[in-house]
Amino acid sequence: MIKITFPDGAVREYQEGVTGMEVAKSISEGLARKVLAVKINGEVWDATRPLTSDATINLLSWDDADGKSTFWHSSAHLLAEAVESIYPGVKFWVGPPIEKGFYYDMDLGGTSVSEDQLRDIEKKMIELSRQGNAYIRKEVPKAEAIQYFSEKGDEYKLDLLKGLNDGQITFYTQGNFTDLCRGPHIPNTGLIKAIKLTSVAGAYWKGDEKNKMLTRVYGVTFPNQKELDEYLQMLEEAKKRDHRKLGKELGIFTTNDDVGQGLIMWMPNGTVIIEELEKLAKETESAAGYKRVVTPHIAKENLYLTSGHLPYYADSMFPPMEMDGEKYYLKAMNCPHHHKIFDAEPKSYRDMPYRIAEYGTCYRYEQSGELFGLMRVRCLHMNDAHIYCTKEQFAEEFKAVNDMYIKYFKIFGIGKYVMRLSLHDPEKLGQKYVNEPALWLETEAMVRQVMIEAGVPFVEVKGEGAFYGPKIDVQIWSAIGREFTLATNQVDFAQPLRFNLSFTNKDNQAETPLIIHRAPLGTHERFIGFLLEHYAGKFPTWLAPLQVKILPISDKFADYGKEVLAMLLKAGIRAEMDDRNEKIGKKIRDTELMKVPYMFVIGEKEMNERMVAVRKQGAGDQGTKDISEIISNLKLEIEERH
RNA sequence: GCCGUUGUAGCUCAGUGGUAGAGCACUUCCUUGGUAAGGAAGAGGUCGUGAGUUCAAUUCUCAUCAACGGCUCCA
Repeated sequence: MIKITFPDGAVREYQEGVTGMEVAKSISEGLARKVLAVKINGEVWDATRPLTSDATINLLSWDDADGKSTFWHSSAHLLAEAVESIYPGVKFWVGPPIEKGFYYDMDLGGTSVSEDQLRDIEKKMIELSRQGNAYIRKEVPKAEAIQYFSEKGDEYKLDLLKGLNDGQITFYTQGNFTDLCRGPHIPNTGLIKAIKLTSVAGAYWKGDEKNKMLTRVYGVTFPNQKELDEYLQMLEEAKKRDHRKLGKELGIFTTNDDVGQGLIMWMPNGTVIIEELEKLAKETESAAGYKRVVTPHIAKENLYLTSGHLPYYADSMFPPMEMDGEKYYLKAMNCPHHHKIFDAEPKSYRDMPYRIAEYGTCYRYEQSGELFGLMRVRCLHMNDAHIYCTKEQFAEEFKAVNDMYIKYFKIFGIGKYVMRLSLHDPEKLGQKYVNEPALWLETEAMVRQVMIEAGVPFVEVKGEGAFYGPKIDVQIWSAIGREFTLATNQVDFAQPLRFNLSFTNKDNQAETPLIIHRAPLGTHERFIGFLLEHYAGKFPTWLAPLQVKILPISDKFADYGKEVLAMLLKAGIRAEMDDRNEKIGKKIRDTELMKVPYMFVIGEKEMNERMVAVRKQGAGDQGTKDISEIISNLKLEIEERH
């Protein structure tokens, strides 16, 4: 007999060789039906695998993350089985579960898969799932495994086997499909009731662009149709919130083939948002002791040789323009220009910290396939600033920058973010990172220390640093689950040396400053892309391109409407009047769709009483209000950036 | 950059080897209407671009550009 300990601490005795599934059945049949896998001593196992010694057990169902990923991993095998039956001779690489679903990479030997064929594969998967075949685990000696896949001519699985030791190799078989797999799997294919193959894409073998490209099929499965329907519904909702769709609908930005890929043109509505953001940034930075500067969009080659951009990042810059025998580059970053401003006048310790800020326009040659709406573009406007400080001032300055981030996040209601301490990779010194091993370790330790002292939670990631120093990247998630780096706060020990920057210290000695690069609001492009999804296009009043729309019931009230409009404009409120020959319901509908925060409906009653009937976007009729009263309320709301 | 998909009116989309259609938006007229679509008429497209096949191409083929989904990349 063996002792099985349950999560609540209860201990029961079972025959040796009992399976997790049998344990579940001993509690209740209903429970057993839900079991997808079990966690034995903290490790996920097949529910059908015999237990041979005392253990703790956790029964994993669809409600557990490990249950879901086991379910999706098994679904990947079902996909492979279906694909193999339709495309004999297909070779498989790996098929892991992912955050929402799974994929399987395969070599179809030159044939491609269309959307229609995905539907065929889906049908086959459903057919196979109805057979309810068990996933059978088998431990296989390495020699036998090699023989099996050699006979199949499957170089991919043979490659996988190379990395595995004898004694740890297992095969899983369901129906006619056998795969090299560590497992675990759900008990049988019949549990996979609802199947959706979401997309087909190319993926480099082992993620290396020098390798062959395999076909990757993505899918997601559920234990019942209802959850699949809900998932598809959610995808539809996400589509509506996509910043590219909203950006077009709300007249925020546009692009044009004749202008070029990744080059965003901000339309009047988008420009209002930009101006509001810059106003916020200027106020905030001014209060924090920053000065504003303006620098050109281009510079000569030598500047970027000095900065190190050309040796390290030439591929990401637009190629040079030749003029009078000189090469000029579009700037990919503002820092070199800022360094020249720092260096334009001699600095003493009394000038430190020296903080200069600019909404700088940068151009980066992102590869064509990387471009993505507003999130990855080739011309960007960065909320940039550089702080030149002494080593003693560093901690305080760095922390002040982090505080500024948090202040901004509060204003925008950004609750979910992760600070990531990005470090260098010692193996890539001199290639991706400036070759100053000691300085790297020193500054990394400084940043770590500041973060710990500030009590800000963070994760550390190797190989994500900037080429000139470690940094804090802030990852945020848009409302539709898109994750990206918004803000960045970087330490730079390399460029002060390269630019030979210095200040005179108290001992009348030249001393090299440290530089903090920071961009709490990232770029206009990325940030507004984020905000569009974050607010679903319903901007708070202070950011809304149009704040109030005046809706006269009929043209009889247009003159009064003009009076109200003039009052709003005079108060600095962005307002328009809809004097089209339409019914009020139609005007309201159109204004709601444009997500204008306030509507002032005016008719006979309002005109006679010098009032407006206030309607709030998404919230309906708010009743009639005195004009001066509503204007002062609005001004307050805008000023406080609610 | 690589793999795949897509490209028809401002938007969303239908359609065809014999030079195109709907709804919404737009313009005009009727209607003067009280909180999410009043009615009618009209205008609008060399079917992404270039070449090829064909008597004839928006439709078939190739190339190219762009968008989209991924991969790789992301100071």
